[in-house]
Amino acid sequence: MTAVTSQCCAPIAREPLSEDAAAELALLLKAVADPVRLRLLSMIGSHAGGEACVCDLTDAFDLTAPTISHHLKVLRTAGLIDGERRGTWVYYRIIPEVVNKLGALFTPLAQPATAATTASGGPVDVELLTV
Amino acid sequence: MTAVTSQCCAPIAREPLSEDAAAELALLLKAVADPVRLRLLSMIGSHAGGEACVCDLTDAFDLTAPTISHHLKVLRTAGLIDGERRGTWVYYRIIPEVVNKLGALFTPLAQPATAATTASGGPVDVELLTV
DNA sequence: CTATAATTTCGATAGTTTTCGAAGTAAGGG
DNA sequence: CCCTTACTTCGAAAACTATCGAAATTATAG
Repeated sequence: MTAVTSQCCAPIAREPLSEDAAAELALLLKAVADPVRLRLLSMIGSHAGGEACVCDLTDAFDLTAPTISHHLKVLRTAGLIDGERRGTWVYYRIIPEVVNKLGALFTPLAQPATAATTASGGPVDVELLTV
Repeated sequence: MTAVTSQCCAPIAREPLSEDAAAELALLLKAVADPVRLRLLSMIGSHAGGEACVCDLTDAFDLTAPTISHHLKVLRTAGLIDGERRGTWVYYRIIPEVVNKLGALFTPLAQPATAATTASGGPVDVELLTV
């Protein structure tokens, strides 16, 4: 095979994803594939200080507190956010490494140098994307 | 406020996503948030020539042809892939612009120069991510 | 034109997800 | 110590999704 290690493709389009890797990534993607959770993630990430109180989040939606709490739990279980109680309020913050992992999947590799390194590593693997 | 336009954040963590933008992006993410569709997308993208015949895809799964066809339709409806019939077979190819759009959402902005440009553009909008 | 092969559509069923209201837990104030 | 506020867990109803088998559609070959 000719070593045409072009930089055209996102990781997902470089090698067929293994069944296990696909299952693991699908869990992460399912967590963000919801309008409410996307907005929650965005509101938390863009909030001053990098963290937001649940009370702020709940007010921004026409949904009940239990529903917001459920969505936050989904994001938390997926490893995308982390919550901490300080006194009366619970504050959530984004875990950027995991968010980056998502982006890396679909973003074209920019440097052929990096491409050459990863090209020798075999099939696209989830650990490869772990920061 | 000091103009600390740092390059720390992915677009999703820069400004709260609007309700409309979140709904539109969730549709796209829902399409890829499935192990079978992730693998289909990956197989199509990494196939020689940039396109794959449905017959190749069907053989790689323990699923029936109608089920594969259903998943391909979901990806097609989301705008992630495009299919073309040539003779007996239908060939699918990735639409890279839309895949990039997904990646851009979660990938940290690298250049502060670009960050300064987008920072003046107002709230994070879907068109901003359209290539 | 008929036969064959590939793909899509249709209808049904099982499983999952979203959402709510009610009840439970935790922290702080009178 | 009880009461209020903030958040989470529980249990259930409604809506959606994945999957299958059977039937319909489309293109090529003879």
